[in-house]
Amino acid sequence: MRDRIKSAIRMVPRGQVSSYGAIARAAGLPGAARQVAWVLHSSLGLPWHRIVGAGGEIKLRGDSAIEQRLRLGTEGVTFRGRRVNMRLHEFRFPMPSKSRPHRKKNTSK
DNA sequence: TCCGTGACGCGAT
DNA sequence: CATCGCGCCACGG
Repeated sequence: MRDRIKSAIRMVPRGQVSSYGAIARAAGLPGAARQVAWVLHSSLGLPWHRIVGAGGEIKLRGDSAIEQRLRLGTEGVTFRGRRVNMRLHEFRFPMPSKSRPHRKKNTSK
């Protein structure tokens, strides 16, 4: 299970972020946001700074929070006050099955 | 085995 | 926007 969470985390590209809950869902474990945090805390070699709370809020405390903010800034992530500008940096995991015809499809032009 | 804890999330107040 | 409460889930004591 940790592997599923880890790989989901590893999918988040540089310059983009995702949330604990989104990672959990992408890993097929909806509702396991706390476990995502736990994995992040107990595993090394993961792009941990790219994972923030819902709404782009940094959930770390003290120096760790500063470091995350710094690392993200290094990757070009912008903030809106205390949180990440999700509008611009939230990573969208590819849909498991079909893509969603938003409103107009006609891919076969 | 029960209980408290926590890098969570979300609706209600 | 700040808080609170409750649901969630794996760990450690």
